[in-house]
Amino acid sequence: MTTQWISVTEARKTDSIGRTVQVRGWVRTRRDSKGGFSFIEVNDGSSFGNLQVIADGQLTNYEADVLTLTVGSSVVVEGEIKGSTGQGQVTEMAAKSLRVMGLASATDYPLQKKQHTFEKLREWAHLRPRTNTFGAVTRVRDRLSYATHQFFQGEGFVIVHTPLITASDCEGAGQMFRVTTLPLDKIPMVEGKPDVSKDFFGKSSYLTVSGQLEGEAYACALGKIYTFGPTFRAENSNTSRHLSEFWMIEPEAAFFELIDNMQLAERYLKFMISETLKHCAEDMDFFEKRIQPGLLAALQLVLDKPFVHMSYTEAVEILQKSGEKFDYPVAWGVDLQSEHERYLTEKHVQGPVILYNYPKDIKSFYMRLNDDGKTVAAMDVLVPGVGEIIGGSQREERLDILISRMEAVGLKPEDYWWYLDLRRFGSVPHAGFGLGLERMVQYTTGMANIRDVIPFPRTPGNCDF
RNA sequence: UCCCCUGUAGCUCAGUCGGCAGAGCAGCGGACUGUUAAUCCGCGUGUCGGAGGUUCGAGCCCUCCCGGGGGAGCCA
Repeated sequence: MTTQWISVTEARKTDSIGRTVQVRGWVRTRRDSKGGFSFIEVNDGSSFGNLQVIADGQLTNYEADVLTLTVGSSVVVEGEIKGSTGQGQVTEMAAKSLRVMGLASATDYPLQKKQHTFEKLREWAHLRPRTNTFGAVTRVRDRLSYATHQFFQGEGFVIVHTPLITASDCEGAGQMFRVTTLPLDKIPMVEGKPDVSKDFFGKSSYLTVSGQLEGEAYACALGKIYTFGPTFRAENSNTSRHLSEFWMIEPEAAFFELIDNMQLAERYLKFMISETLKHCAEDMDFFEKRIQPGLLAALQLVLDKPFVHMSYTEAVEILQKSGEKFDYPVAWGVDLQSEHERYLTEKHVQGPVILYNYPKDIKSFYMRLNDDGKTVAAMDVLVPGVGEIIGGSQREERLDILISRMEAVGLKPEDYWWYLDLRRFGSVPHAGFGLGLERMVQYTTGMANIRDVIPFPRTPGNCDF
């Protein structure tokens, strides 16, 4: 009879005491005891903590394998789970056998039994998931993703897979990556320009910067929908908050007005945080202790308090009366700078704040014009440390106003014929927003750089791995 | 794209006024009756990011290039 293979997580539970089981994973550290036996910490990624394996000197391969076992090596161990007499773990395994699957050369394996800088670990992006920090980040990211589906499914939203390739070159959210099969060394030309009619789709095509417009089409049929997928921005952004390829969640709901949108965003953020605190307690304790002290209390506060709602106009007044010295002056009609947003969320509110009703000239054409004729029904959710985590709006559902807004910003309505059709046939008020998953992971874990919350970050000049 | 900082051993860093390249950790060898980043003793480590220049002499000063980081803008 073969021994049952269980996870390290399970082996660490007191329920497992007395069971003889098998565990498979990677060696995090080995400590040789004076008594002629060794402690081996095995991690299999199922949890933050390791299983301490006691490898007795009586093992037939003790000298040959155990004493030469190196950090990073993969092992299969069998033995009985016992209560641990030492500090620091509840259970441990008394190994009856230990099999080495693959050694990691002690001199060549980059990861050492010490802290590495995150910058150095980015050079080893294929190995960094084996570290405490990246294991924890990955599990939290997983939980946030799962919680996203739980939340929207629970609220009756339907997932919609919007296209990643689009022919619309003006979705309005920045530079796009061109998608082409034209040969770069001999591009067919017509009248001095590339002949895009010879390209794969017979026209120019790009990677999407947002699934919103297509999402609106489905919301105006299914009612409540959400998308969850990768998004691409070819901006030359070099910051700790921007990626060229990132994951975005975009709910869109028919018959939702701005206030419904804001309440949805608040319920969603709170649900994700509470699920993560509940299911990733060990990982979150690590972030609290080693990455950002005070993190858990701050997140708990988010759950306990209703979000502060503040109109753009109110925000400008608060900033002007703050007495704070800003590098950029605050004036109504000008977009808020990072320093302004930081002041509002980190000092004035000390938690998430929803700003809404922005001047129409600094926002996108599709946002619904308010009755004052000066502002649009936009909303941004700002959080301490990260800044804008959600951007959304109620959409303009009135055909004539939408067309005049498009013309005002120089867009050709005929290019958006299908988007305008949604207003021609059975138009309804509707609203939605986009949440950057990586920014949510940053906010939840306290990780300072967005490149450290996605497995293989793509940024300008960096497409390794 | 702009501003600032930075690049020295496998890793983290020090290197004074321009004068023989040096610590900790990791690694390797040894010691040690249950360890928790184990501890103690011993040993070795180099294209000083690259190319020019100044100088009797450059890790250090100058120019250009490359990489990394932080901030700003754009936004999720």
